Amino acid sequence: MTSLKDIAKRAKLSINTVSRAIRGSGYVSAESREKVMRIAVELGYRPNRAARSLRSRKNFEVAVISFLGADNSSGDQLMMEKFVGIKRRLAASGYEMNLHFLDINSEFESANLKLLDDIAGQSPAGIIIIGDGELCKSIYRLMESKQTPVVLISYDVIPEMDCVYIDRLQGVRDAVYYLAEKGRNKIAFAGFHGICCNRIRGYRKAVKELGLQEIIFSENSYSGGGLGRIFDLGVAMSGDIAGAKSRPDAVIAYSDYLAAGLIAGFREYGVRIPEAMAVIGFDNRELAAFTSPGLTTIAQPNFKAGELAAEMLLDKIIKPDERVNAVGVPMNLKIRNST
Amino acid sequence: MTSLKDIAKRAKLSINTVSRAIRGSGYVSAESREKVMRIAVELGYRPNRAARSLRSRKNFEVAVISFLGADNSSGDQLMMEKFVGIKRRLAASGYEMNLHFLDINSEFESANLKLLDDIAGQSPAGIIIIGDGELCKSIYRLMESKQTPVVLISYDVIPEMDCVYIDRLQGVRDAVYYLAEKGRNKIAFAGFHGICCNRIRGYRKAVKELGLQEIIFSENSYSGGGLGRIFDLGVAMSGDIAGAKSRPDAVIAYSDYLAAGLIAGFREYGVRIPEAMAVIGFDNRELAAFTSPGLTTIAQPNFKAGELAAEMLLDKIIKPDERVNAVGVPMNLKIRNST
DNA sequence: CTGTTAGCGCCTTCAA
DNA sequence: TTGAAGGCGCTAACAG
Repeated sequence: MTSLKDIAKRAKLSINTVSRAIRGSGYVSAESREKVMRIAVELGYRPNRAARSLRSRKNFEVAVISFLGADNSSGDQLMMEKFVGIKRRLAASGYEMNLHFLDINSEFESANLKLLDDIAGQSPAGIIIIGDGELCKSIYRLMESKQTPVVLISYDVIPEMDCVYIDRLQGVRDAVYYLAEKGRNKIAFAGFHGICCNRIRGYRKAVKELGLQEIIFSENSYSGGGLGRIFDLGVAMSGDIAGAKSRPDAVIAYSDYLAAGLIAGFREYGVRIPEAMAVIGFDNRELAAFTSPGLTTIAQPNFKAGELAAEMLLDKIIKPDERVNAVGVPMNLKIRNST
Repeated sequence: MTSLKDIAKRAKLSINTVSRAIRGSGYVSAESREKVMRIAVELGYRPNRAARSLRSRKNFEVAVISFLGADNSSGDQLMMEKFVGIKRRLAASGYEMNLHFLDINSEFESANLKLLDDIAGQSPAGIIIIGDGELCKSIYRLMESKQTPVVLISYDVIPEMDCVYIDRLQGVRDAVYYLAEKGRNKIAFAGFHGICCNRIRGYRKAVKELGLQEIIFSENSYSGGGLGRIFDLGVAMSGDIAGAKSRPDAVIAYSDYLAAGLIAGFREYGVRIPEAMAVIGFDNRELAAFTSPGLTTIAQPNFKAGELAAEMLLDKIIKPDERVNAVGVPMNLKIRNST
């Protein structure tokens, strides 16, 4: 490992001058700088992160906190893309990404609390939390109280917190407009009470603006049971929709899983897709490419969201006393054959 | 941040004694040790990783190298579980996990080479590479030549390299036995030439052992086109299988995507599943839960593989001149309704 | 068993 | 514009 010392020796300069040249801070003559840089490249110099952190009392690590769902449902593909976005942006600024997985099943008090303590103990330069929900918010407050910059990746504006939010409201609204332009005029929304509020708000907003009828199919609650269960509920729901007095000609489902169930169900009932019924899903999960017909869906801009969150965090790290803000990332319609 | 110094002051001991007590190395009287530990907890002491690394010239970071496929196909769910396994095991030993994503599309020479250089420049304590393939092997050799311990997570034994391999041969073999026990006696394998060798070997081995007929349906090549393409090939292949002179009563597909295509195709041809045809997929991807009927599949033990790889790497870090070895992780049949 | 001494590589302060 | 000195928190040698 070549160090500043090695470069200094070769350049016949003091370690200090070399250090300044490399960091580009303070006065260094153009001549010295050029010489230092050349030798640094020759020797393949790499600043020693440990030494730099130790001395500057700063850490160049960003902790990312994510959650492992019941059947690993919560994360996977969507999360991975966020990681990649975060990683790429951080790497560009010389920061490391340190991933942490909280187990949403274990009681917050024990294992997770210990993990959070460990994370704080590393005193990272900043923290990105993937998710909203009470747990995320309380972690946010906890970390903020320790003077650590935090950013949330959420699904809606979170008051008083810095976040990058994936704009579900806008996503669903756009989908309604898209269907309307395609000539559909009885556009329904299918979901569950309580767990898809911003999506329903987007739907309501759009149908109101367009002067369309509001048709919502909604189970009173969804109480776990895994992904397959949501699919089954979709199959069941398709019966209600197909048999409705005034049958819709399009449905937007709150998730791809539900949409996949709807498609399977409609097939049983002989409702042709997309002719008699357009179906739109939500999230653009892998299975959306495998329904038949392929599922048009409102896709999450995960990579982008990750990048922006990292960007926002880096800003906060540099200027810690900036005011609170929220940045929305638009969702995009991924069009397949179900519409 | 409380440091050893703070503890030393309180305990009226030298910094060094405190250090030894905390690390549990060297001689410390039981009394001193107990006192130190108590105060450390009281003060919420956390060793400063930067200082430790700097002084001991060791890095407590493990780099994990993974690959982003064409349409992000390669990774996602399966990769995520490996990450979690690796992370958990490393964290238990006080190591950090540092994720890196290589873009399989960009030319190895440019972006990836730079990234590899960066990784090596961090001088991590060790490296885990997720994947086999020539690129992985050359990275392995590159890193090994820099004296950095490396472990591969692969799908087969790799000669001369340390790896944890997910035992596809055994997985397929088990699946054949399972089908045979269920009374099937014309068990086919569906895949592509060249890209599923160890799976075919497992199939061949099993049918030979059981004295069954070998029936392989195989496209000559698969030349990209994304996941949907594999699904379509499955649909097409189902025609060949359904129309075969001596029609099989079971098929093992080389991937869940292909199996999903087969199921969709068989439905069109009126081949009832599982009565007339049992179908088994490979990997237990998310979509396996959403075919109808649900797909029985040979599941990857990703979490386990991740844990073992981390374990093996930690061993190598501690004793760098151990001999080469390979550890297999068995695959398990996830049984659903397609068999 | 314990304390002293001497850095690891870098950055900050201050003097030249 | 440059250099010398000091120290971040910790560990490794060695001396008590």
